[in-house]
Amino acid sequence: MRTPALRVAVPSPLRRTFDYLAPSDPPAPGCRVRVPFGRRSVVGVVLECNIESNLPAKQLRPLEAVLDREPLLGRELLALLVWAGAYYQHPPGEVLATALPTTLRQGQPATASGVVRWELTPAGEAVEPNALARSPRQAAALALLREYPEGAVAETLGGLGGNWRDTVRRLEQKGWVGRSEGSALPPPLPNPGPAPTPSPAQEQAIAAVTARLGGFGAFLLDGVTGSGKTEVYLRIIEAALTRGEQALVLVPEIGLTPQLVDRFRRRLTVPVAVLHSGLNDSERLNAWLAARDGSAPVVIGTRSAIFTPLARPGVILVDEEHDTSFKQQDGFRYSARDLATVRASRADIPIVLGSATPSLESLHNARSGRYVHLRLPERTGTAKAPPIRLLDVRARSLDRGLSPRLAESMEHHLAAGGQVLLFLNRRGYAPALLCHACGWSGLCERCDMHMTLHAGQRRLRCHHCGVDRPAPPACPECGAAELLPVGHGTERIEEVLAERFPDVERVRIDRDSTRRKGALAEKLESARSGHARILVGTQMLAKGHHFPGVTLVGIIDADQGLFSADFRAGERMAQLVTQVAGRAGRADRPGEVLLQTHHPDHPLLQTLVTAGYAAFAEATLSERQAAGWPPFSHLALLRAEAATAAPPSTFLEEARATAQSLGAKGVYLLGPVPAPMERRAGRFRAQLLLQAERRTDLHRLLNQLAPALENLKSGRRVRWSLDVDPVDMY
DNA sequence: AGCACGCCGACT
DNA sequence: GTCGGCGTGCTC
Repeated sequence: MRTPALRVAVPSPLRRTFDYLAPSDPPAPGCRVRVPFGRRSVVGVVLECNIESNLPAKQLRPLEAVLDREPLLGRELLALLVWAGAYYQHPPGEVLATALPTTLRQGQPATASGVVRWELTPAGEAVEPNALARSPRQAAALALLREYPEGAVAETLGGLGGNWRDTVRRLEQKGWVGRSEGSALPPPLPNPGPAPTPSPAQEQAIAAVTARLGGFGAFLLDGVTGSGKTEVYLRIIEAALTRGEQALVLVPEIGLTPQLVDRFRRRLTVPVAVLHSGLNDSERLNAWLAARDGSAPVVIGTRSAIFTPLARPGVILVDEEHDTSFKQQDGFRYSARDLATVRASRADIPIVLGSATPSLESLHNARSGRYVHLRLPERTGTAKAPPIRLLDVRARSLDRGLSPRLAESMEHHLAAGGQVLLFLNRRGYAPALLCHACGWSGLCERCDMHMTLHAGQRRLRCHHCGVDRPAPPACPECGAAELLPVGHGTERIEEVLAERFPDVERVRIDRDSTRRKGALAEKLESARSGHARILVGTQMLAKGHHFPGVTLVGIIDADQGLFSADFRAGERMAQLVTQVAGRAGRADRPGEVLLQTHHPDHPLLQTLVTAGYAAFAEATLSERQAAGWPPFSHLALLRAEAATAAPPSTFLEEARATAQSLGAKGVYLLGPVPAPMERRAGRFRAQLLLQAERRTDLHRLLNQLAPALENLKSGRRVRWSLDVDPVDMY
């Protein structure tokens, strides 16, 4: 008779699980346990119980404590996490840790806490309105509480102003108000009225998905900006809610704005749990628990929300599915979008991937029949998407990046009362500072890159490592006084606008100008209200927000996307250009989009502007197929970095040899080569690319290679990581 | 990752 | 003479 054991995922970077002696009443999979680990005590999650360990019984140690009576994570979610750890070759303990809110990771009890609600007691409800005629503040508090039968939180009562806590305390002493502590979902907002009537295309999309509720189905909702994707989401969610099921909505980091959440709260009239990076530990725990126990019928969150437990999963929606923020770029490098389809399939529920500019991966899946392709071809109302016109700026005299044609066009639109949006995906004043006399060029001492000049604060900053120092008044090498800013950023564009349009109100929206808390909201409001007539910005401006008064969009420079080492650069450029272009025009005012370029004949650019994103995607997919890039092959990237150049390449050479000795059938090993930016933040980086036509070949190798790499002694001299399905190649 | 053990340089 | 540098090994 063997000793019964438990298999536990322990927080450690080791790619394996650990077995412990099972107590007589063993905890179920998904429960947390406190276990001895080496000389420490840690919180782990039970993956399996009633197993027979391969280890001799005397090597098994007993648990220190069982922390949950009921599993924190259900079987389905637990299985998904284990699967994800294996797929992305990441240690199971760390995978489980990313799925849990911090307090639970630390072993705290899984109970909502920290949020107090005040509500009327039956005695309080019975109070005559004029009983408090001589205490207006108490009367006001009582009246407010009457409007919140499910209890008001501090934030709500704060609207009373002053010493509202004293006022409420007096009411408590009279026995008219009681308090409770618990989950803190804000109540739904008042519904503003009837919902818009869906267009026939919207109707079709809604019907296609809702018909599949209760079973798996993958849908690509491909709809241009303004075609009403959100309305389709809302109707699908309503249908799931009617069935008593929950909806999980994933949005890109930048897309989770208060306006979006407001819109959901107003339309759905049920509590909406929101999960994003701005929450504190107890807020996050509360939202997580509300999703788990089903008291939040709708859960909306960024990347990591894909791991939220759901009591009654009904449908998953991924908005702006092409957005790269769904892929985690360090540690556990998972794709929330891809895991969403896996989760939906395992939970037997539909998934909807929505975008105006779908990723080539998703378009490929739609083409091959794995996804149902739903199209919303037109804008709602009568607004037509404006065409993009190329402005050939070769041999033109540009005034700090601005061509005379674009400036002229701006004048027209401003004179006609329109707003102008200028897009440039580069912040700062100039991406380099050059000494005309000796050639000094402000290289970052820790990266193989130029430092960006920020003229406003007179500083040089490296956008890759964050180094920040005063801009030298003269050349530090030769002392020449004349230093030349090279290239243009948003700051510089703003400068030329100040000269050319001195009387026109401007707003700049990029990471620098919105660092202060509340600054982004302020600037967006100024843009939306029409107070600012010229909007200058980076992709912050391109994503999500709509500015109805914009009639001209000027794209200052998108040429970098045409000639990059990264095979995905073209796709990114097209998505960004299309998204920005979508900001222009509305029903009563036709918009105009001008794109400055030095390569007006570039075939992909031509396809994009003459035939649109769909045609661009088709052409790019053909190129990918010819070159054997994803989605026609599958990649894994082994990265290594160290303080000197040699150890990474030594490690990767050994890794390559190890892979070859394992057979590597069907897998090409490309490299090792230095990373496109070899030195970053003072560290030398190199990489080995693994490419396979068939996923199974790639994973057969990875499953053997990853554990083997842990035993390579050269691996101790570097920091290495394995990125399955990488989206960024540098 | 932690944490401990172990064997060689500059210090109160 | 020790404090401490980080190489190496281990975690059920």
